[in-house]
Amino acid sequence: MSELLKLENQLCHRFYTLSNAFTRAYRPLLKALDITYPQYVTLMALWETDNVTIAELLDKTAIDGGAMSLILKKLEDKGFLMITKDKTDKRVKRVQLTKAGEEKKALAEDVPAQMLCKLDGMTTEESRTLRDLLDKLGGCFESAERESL
Amino acid sequence: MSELLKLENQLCHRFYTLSNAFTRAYRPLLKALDITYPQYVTLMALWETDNVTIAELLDKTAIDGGAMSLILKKLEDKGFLMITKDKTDKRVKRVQLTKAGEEKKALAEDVPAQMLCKLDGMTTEESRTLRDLLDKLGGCFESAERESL
DNA sequence: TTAATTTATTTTGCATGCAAAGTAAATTAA
DNA sequence: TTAATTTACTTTGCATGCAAAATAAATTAA
Repeated sequence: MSELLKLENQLCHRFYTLSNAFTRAYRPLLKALDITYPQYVTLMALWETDNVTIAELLDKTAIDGGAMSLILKKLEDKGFLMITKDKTDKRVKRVQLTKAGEEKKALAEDVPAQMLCKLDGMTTEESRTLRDLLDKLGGCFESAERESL
Repeated sequence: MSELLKLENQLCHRFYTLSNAFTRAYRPLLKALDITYPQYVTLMALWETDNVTIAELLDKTAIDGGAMSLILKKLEDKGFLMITKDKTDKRVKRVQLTKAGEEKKALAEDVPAQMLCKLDGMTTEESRTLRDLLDKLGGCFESAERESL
């Protein structure tokens, strides 16, 4: 049996599993806010910097463009944000939080802490090391994706 | 601005981003084999241990049950495996690779290496540390999920 | 043994992720 | 200035991920 094809040796499978685990773990917390995980990511981006271009939002969140269209539509329907056309460049659309969208932030404040407590057992040191390695790995992908153009 | 809600501080978002990056990176390699990433995971599991129960496959791959039904159907349509009912317990179904499914393994042999070379820049030591931390994190989720029952 | 419950798997409905095609508007080239 | 091209987004088609409902068969309880 070639070691390289064993499932337990795949880094990718760990990411697949853990990413899904995160989404599942967030689900009940976010359901209370009436949002999904990608919608939460979108709102986090807006809570940091409001009134941005869709392109800027795509950049910051790394969400798929096609998916973002629907996500924004849903968040708009729920009354959390407004989408307006830029006046100088009519191709561009701008996204702004509504009052309700801004207030949602207060309700989301304790989500991160609730998540962290689920990850008890990881020391601060380990989390930091993990974060650094993840960022390094992300860097590898960025260069790899650039090269394959 | 509460630091905890900043996108760049979210471990979850790194996993979201990296998991998607892995899937995207595998896509062109797997397209040549006419399979998707979850289908690849399923086949890897079968290449290790053939003739298993669907429940066992779910356990090993961590793929969603509902999704697995479709995945197996597609792999069966492509002629890579066969699904048969267990004779003693009629609820159970067993999955077995066909000749074509077994031969597919030879074609997949160099996929892992091609992926690894995209991740150049990560030292062996770093990969190992990362793997260990990922496994520890996975352990946290397992206990957290157990507790919320 | 018949009813209640548990188990193994599929189906359903909704929300993405992704590549590729389609649109409309702005920019560049000829 | 008109045509070709590039941009910023949306739409489409396909493949999951997930919770919840539905099935069918096995097991346990009464």
